[in-house]
Amino acid sequence: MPKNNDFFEQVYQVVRLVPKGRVTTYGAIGKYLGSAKSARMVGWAMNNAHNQALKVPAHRVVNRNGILTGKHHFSEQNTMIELLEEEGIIVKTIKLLISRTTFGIHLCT
DNA sequence: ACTTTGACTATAA
DNA sequence: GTTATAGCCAAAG
Repeated sequence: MPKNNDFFEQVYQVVRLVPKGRVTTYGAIGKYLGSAKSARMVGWAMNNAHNQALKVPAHRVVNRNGILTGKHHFSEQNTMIELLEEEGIIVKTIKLLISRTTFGIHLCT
């Protein structure tokens, strides 16, 4: 019987909450979950996200600089950039979004 | 048990 | 503006 409150599950849940057209950062997620979490933990959890059956919009999760650090972890056919552009987001816009809100995910909810 | 590594971030030079 | 360093916490070797 697996636990419901796994750290991974929490991270995935938060990422799924991110609305279309909006992005968040690893640090924001970590802070949202609690002080015990750090940005590295979020990224580490995302590494397992690919194993999750539930769809996780990892392409909406970027680093603090607005760079898609996990693009190499995505399928070569659909890169994060393409997915984001498909939603009307450009990398520059991502930077603006992050600049405007210190913790994007907080303002999202 | 110790060392290395990682989809990060903040601060300093 | 970039590059360097430290802090972060957990998994894997």
